[in-house]
Amino acid sequence: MSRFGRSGPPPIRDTYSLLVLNITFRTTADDLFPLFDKYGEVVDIYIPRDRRTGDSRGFAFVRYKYEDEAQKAVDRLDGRVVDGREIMVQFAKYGPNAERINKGRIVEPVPRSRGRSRSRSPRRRYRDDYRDDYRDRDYRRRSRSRSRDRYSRDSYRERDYRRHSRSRSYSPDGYKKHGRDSLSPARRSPSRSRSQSRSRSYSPDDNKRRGRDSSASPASRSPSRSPPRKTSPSPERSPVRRKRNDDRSPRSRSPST
DNA sequence: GTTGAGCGTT
Repeated sequence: MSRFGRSGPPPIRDTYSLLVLNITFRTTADDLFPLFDKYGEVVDIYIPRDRRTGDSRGFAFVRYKYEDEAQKAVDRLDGRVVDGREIMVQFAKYGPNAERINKGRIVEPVPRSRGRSRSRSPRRRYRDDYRDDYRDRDYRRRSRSRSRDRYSRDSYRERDYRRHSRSRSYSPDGYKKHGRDSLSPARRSPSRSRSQSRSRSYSPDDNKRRGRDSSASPASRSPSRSPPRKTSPSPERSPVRRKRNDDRSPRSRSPST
């Protein structure tokens, strides 16, 4: 959404987009508007936000009406301390539709034949990512924060184990049959996998171990072919049922009712 | 609850 609250983004064909990086996650377009507006005519300001929490991603786009003003803003506001952090202002390289931009102005349409120019960005656009199945996978774009493990790692350990599970599921020798099952990793009781994972370790030997066991005792290890339901040590511990039961009627557990 | 290289629409 634009800071001006229009129906949509204003035409950028006559505007010059500036990329503002290193801004605080609390900085909003309203905070940047007076700063950039002082150096030129700001057409629009847009700050990408997280689709989950809606928090700022740490950067913003400022559109100027004229290049000279945009350039001046870059020279003036680049390195400026905003909200306690030094922001970085520079001309946008890509447009909202992945257009190639020069000095904030579109110079070429979407490059389809050659993506080498954009190869400088190993990351893929999260837009194309979440619309596929961003729900199944965790938000990688925020997962980059490696400094987050300093305050709590156990809480996010589950995400790690999921990654391992996925990695294992995607193993070329992991599933020789149709990969359709891979689409439903939840049916194999992720909770159970976690219990095992916690009991043992995240050692990469897991896949090798499975392969070895599979050769030794395919019947006792086949998770899909022969689910050890009968051999289940505690069938009543089913986390799904228990969880659902607890979720549906947490109060029903009360003896008196 | 947090975080910090980069590129965009709720």
